[in-house]
Amino acid sequence: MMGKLTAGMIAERALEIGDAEGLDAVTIRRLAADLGVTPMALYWHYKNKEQLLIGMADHLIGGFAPEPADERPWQEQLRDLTRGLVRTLRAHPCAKDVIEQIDAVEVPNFLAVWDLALGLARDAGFSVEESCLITKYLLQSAIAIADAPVHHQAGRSDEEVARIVRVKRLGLETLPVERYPHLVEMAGPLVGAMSPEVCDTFGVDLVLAGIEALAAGR
Amino acid sequence: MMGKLTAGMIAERALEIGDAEGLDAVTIRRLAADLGVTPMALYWHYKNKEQLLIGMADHLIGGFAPEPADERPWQEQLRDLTRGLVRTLRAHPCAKDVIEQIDAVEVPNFLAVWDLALGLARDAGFSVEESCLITKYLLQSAIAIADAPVHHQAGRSDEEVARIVRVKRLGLETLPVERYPHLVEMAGPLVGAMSPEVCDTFGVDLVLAGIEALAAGR
DNA sequence: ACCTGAACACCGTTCAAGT
DNA sequence: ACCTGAACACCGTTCAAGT
Repeated sequence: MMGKLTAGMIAERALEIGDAEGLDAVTIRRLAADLGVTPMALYWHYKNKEQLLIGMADHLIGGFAPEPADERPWQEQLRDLTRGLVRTLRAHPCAKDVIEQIDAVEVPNFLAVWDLALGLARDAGFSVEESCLITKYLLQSAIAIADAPVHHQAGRSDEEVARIVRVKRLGLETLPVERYPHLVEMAGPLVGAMSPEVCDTFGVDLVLAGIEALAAGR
Repeated sequence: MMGKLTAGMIAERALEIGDAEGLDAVTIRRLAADLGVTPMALYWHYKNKEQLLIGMADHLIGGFAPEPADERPWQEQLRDLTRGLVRTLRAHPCAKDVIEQIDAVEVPNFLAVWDLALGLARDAGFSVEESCLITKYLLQSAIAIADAPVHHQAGRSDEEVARIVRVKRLGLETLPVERYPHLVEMAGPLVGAMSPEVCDTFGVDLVLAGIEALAAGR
């Protein structure tokens, strides 16, 4: 009805649904209904659902276009890259789930980030194999840092989310305190939202500090 | 036919299928058929599929029973814990996928590991919020380090796996070398298996070094 | 307590056909 | 080139019923 359907439109709408209601809600049929089209129409633009998920990831990472490598020290560049990744992931509640379901190699926009990170790791003096491990570690760590503790898996209202968090906290608080002293004590912070400052500074520092420490030993 | 069905047996068989053929192959119906039982029989032992996945994770982590906190320095204890996690995860090809699909809070055996890690982080001098982030980071990092580059998602023979790896490597090698110089150069190591020594030493060092460096600043 | 049988509402996907 | 319609093989799950 309103202009032609494009792969980009589909990926965008899929991300909206995923962010708002959880990735499980992103169904070929549901997505097609939202777009006012037949489920089969999507198969013209994406070969199958896996390709759609790759399209979503590509669109997601596309919003984070890191600067190409320059002459600054690698530490600084790697820090910018990590910070950018964390920020991008945190902007999309379903980012974690999307990335987990696909192979990064298939995501064009991710390849640029990956290549940049690999180059910086090499600059730091790490071997080829070590650099491979570091870049995987970097992505996983960014996910750990960006991941909100509340699963948005079922697009609930704020009240529903608050209820789920309360139930979870209670579940931890009522654990046997002699066996799980720390879980009981930290139940609140564990299930609650992480403060953005801690994420962006402490979290990024944590990742970078490890890499820098090992680089110093090379 | 051969003794009663138990929740443990079900989780065990599910893990076997998951490790051999990928988690997608773990289906209520398929699992029931393997156990010589009706699909509905499983619903007596697990309320739904989510609970079954939690059971799988619990059984998986159960194989890794870390020593309770003792008087050794926290660095040493945290290192042992990380190494144990990595080893356990690497022993089960589907571990990553199982853990990603569930909430760690629901997995009893994981709570013990988590509590231990939280206590060690507190010992290191980190704040409550920082300790929460560190423990999440620890799990994600262990996953990154343990994760085999070859997805076992479709229980293929070794020859099939080798073919997939070759195709993937070729995909990277044929990328425009001026845009992705490092991906093209490191295509082999990127898609190939990581050597166990690098995983167990360099990988664990990487995670620990970051934590230790930040602890020194506390 | 433990399991079966039939049925329901949903998937992703193929294939032929329309324009 | 782009989309529809009908059909297929598969899910997880409920519910009543059996022993």
